[in-house]
Amino acid sequence: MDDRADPRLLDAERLIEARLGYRHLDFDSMLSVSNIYRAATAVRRRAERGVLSEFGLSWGGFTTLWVLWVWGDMQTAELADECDLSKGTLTGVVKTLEKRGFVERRRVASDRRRVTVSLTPAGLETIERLFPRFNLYEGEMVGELSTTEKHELARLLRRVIVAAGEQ
Amino acid sequence: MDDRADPRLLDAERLIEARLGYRHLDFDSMLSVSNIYRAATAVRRRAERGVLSEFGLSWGGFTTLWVLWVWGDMQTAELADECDLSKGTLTGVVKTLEKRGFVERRRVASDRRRVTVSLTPAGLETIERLFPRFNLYEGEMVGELSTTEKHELARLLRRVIVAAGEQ
DNA sequence: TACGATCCGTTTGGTAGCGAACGAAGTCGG
DNA sequence: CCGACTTCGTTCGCTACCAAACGGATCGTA
Repeated sequence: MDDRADPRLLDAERLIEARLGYRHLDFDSMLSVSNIYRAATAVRRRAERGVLSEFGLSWGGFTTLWVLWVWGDMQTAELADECDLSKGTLTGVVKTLEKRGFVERRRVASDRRRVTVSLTPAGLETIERLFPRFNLYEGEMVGELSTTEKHELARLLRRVIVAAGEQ
Repeated sequence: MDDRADPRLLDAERLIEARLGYRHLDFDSMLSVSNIYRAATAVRRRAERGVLSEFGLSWGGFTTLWVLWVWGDMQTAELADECDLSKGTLTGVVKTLEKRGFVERRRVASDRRRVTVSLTPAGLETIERLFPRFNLYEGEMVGELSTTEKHELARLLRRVIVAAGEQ
């Protein structure tokens, strides 16, 4: 395994193996999972401290804006699903976005239980300006990888998502 | 690219590309990053709803217990670093663990600003019993992947962690 | 057309997470 | 010693996040 890029990370992992090695554990799976989580945290933190803070947005708020931008107006349940949030959490995130003037909610006339969320002009302008910059960050964070490796990474992760998703 | 396992995921990604494709965006990086985040959420959620809830532990609480188990007693700052949490957050997590009787904190005599956190017997017993089961979950979640693929996944993620970590 | 079951989004109560401000404890130059 | 600076962990204010409970709206069925 070639790992010139990050000797310290690997060293720590080797030490853990040495400490637990007498047990019957699945170290390969352990290291895959823990690195998924660490990578996600690093990526999120970097984005929030960088671009997102300039726009006064959390990761969740950004995701919501982004989904509305790509897919258009949406009802709460579908939006929560697409943003990968519980509907309770989404209520809060949308509330914050509303306060910032980025989205608005409207009761659906034909079914008054439902609520449609949509971007305001300010929200649209924001995500149009923000996303290209966010995308640059993304590029930096996986910039070490070749195109093939990016595809491979995404492919492997998709399989994890599916496997972890089914109970 | 071979993706029989998850046609729906890929379809959504293709649709996004179709909608934003006229822009100059780095889709490969975008899909890598968003899949990292989705995978981490899926993994965490699954673990919390499964094993961890049985033991009354959050992901952060589990991580803290695990680090103390592997590395032994630790002072707060180092523990926060190892758990990848801010020191403020760690104070809260440790407080919860203390309430559950899993850890205890002790002021350091030689430097009374510092605090050492250590596992109680109950905490030790818990993590010894919990971790093998947690590890089974990890195995299931990446069980679709071959050993080589797990190594490849971990390797690619390590490079992302490093790249995202440097500001 | 009435009523039980179901389906919505919101609220509630809890933990987690961050950055910044804080106070106590230690350090160091003079 | 002693004051200024630094280094700890904690606290504070805020957002995020979840599951479960809730209450209004709708639907199915007779």
